[in-house]
Amino acid sequence: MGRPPCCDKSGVKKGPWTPEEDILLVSYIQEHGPGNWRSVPTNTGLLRCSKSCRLRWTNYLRPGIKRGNFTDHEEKMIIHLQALLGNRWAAIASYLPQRTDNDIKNYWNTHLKKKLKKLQTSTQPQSRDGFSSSSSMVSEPISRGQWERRLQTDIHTAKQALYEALSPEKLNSGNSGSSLTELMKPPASATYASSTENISKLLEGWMRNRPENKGETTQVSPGTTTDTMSSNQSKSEFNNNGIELAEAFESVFGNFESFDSSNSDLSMSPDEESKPNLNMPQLSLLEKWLFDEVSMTQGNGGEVTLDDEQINFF
DNA sequence: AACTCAATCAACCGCCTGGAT
DNA sequence: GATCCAGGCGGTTGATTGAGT
Repeated sequence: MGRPPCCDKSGVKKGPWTPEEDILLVSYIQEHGPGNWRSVPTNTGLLRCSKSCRLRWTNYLRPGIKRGNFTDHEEKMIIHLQALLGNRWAAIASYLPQRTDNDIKNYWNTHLKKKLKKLQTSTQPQSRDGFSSSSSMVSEPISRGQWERRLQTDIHTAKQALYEALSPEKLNSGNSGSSLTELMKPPASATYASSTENISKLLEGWMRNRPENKGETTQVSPGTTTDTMSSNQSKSEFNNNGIELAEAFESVFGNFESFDSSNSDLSMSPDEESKPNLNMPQLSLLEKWLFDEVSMTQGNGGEVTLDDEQINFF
């Protein structure tokens, strides 16, 4: 037989977490570390499903989480990665360690999808199948085999370009030191959320009125800024390290248009967007973008860099 | 001030995968 | 090898908040 069930559904509390519950959870994780979620409800006395505990921790209580507005840089990375990986939010989130997959997913669904759609409608009329009318996919249908080979080639080229662009040698040369590698590192002091002091601060946070804190770039929980976490850096250090992009989001897509109008196809049908975008023009576009990124990286002192592990991902 | 509608985001649901038995 | 479950993930929902009228 397998393992016993994780939790029976009866008597399991749902809905928003209370400060008391958070404190119980944080205290427990502080002591035992995350993991073995199954035992968390029983050991803490929380009337929550183990899944709910894990989710609460990973999406909310985990130290080093940056909340609030996404920077242009983050936006750009998300768009990059979404084009490359599709809706694999956890994978995308691994490149933005300060952000949770849930946050990124929400941001994509509420902001970026709209932006892309807006941009797409403003730049190019769509054919009925959702592809650009200028796309070779429409004008010159190719066989699946051909298409897959071209896809492989494109992916390989893009990966190669990205690897070259982000290889440590290049990163070190002319890098001002505020590389994404550093940016991506969890805060050095990001041990588990809370000392007793931090827990009390956490509680204090909830006492404040939420609206006052709304809109601040760093917010850990309603009315609780990351100041309450052990990683004060998340507010100051990360924001400072995150190199402000010279170009705004729009200008990024301005680059798209400048590449080749036939490649500025950012269209996504509802079906397409849920999986990696395998439409050829999109990948060529990405490839060009990646190449473009190289020059940007070299030009502005390391805009997008990845560490070895991240590079190996490709 | 009251109401409506849209935007946001925390949390839930259900599926999938890999590991334990 | 088969079965079962925990953990992880992506999609979706619903409560809350803010903007507009």
